[in-house]
Amino acid sequence: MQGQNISDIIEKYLKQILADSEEVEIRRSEIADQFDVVPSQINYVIKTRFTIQNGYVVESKRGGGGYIRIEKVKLLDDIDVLDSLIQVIGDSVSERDAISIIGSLYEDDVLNKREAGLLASTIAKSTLDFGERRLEDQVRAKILVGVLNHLRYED
Amino acid sequence: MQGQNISDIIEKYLKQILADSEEVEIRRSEIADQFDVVPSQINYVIKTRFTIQNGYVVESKRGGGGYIRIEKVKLLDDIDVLDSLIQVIGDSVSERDAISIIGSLYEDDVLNKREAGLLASTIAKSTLDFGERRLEDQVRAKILVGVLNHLRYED
DNA sequence: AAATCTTTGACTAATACTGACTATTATTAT
DNA sequence: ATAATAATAGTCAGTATTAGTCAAAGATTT
Repeated sequence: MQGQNISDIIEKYLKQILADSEEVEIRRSEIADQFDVVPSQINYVIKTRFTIQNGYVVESKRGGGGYIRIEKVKLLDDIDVLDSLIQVIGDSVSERDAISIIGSLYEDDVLNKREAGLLASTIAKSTLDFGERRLEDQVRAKILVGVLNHLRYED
Repeated sequence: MQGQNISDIIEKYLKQILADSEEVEIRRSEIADQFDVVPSQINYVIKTRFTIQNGYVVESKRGGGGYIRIEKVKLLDDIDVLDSLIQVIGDSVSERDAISIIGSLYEDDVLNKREAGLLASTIAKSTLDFGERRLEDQVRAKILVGVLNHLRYED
């Protein structure tokens, strides 16, 4: 039974709340005060323990009335497929390959026809017309990876 | 759970009225008095929450009998609205504005929740993380315009 | 000893709020 | 008519209030 450092304790505290409710909303400085740590440690706890891989989505707002909200989401079953697709894409992908990836997601019923069409429009050559092929392919990779990461969970 | 700051509360108040009627017309000083804020904060609320990206058009008049009128519009139904939206996007758009636009399309029933979520993932800051803000905003603009054009000619 | 994880704080970024000053329109006085 | 005054809204820059980043220092594990 290790895990007595303050980050683990804060993690436990937040997860206890999340055991009862779908989400938890905090004011960063309040939690920091409560556990007597600097505010940025809250960011550390979130970054290391409330990742999307663990099934958490985090939103925040700065300024007056600011907050950090952690939401527990249901992870999908076929995460391995997404992971391997992300690996295949790497940091650069052609329009042709991207279209075929979207097509296979459609074949696998991960996306329906309209969703596939929408996503195709985001990665189309005509949409991403920087006059620079290398950049275009890199941008397309980022978009696809972003989508695949989103598909890890349901809303 | 959120909505702690007074701007959010004023926003909510105005949108509540707009839920029933096509438009709302206010006297700036009255609303400012009602919520105990300085008049210019009403401008702040409008400028940050009732933009064309959010699906609102605002008109006003100064002098005696002056007013501020907020009208809800549908982004895709009206060519002029769509044109001014694309003009506002230009070749660069922030994540916040892009999210607003996608949210407006959802409210207009152009997109369902899942589609909006997918598109949001394509333009998210976390997705388009070149370490260069200018490029990030430019890419986002291209993606959004690509999607808007796709939606315009979808059927 | 090296590698990894945790803690800290200085600096940055985003959002909200305020008030002095400006601009516009309507009304009243001359 | 024209000018002065009143009654509105707009702008902008400064301050306040939050959260985020990052690298260095410290602690723990391997």
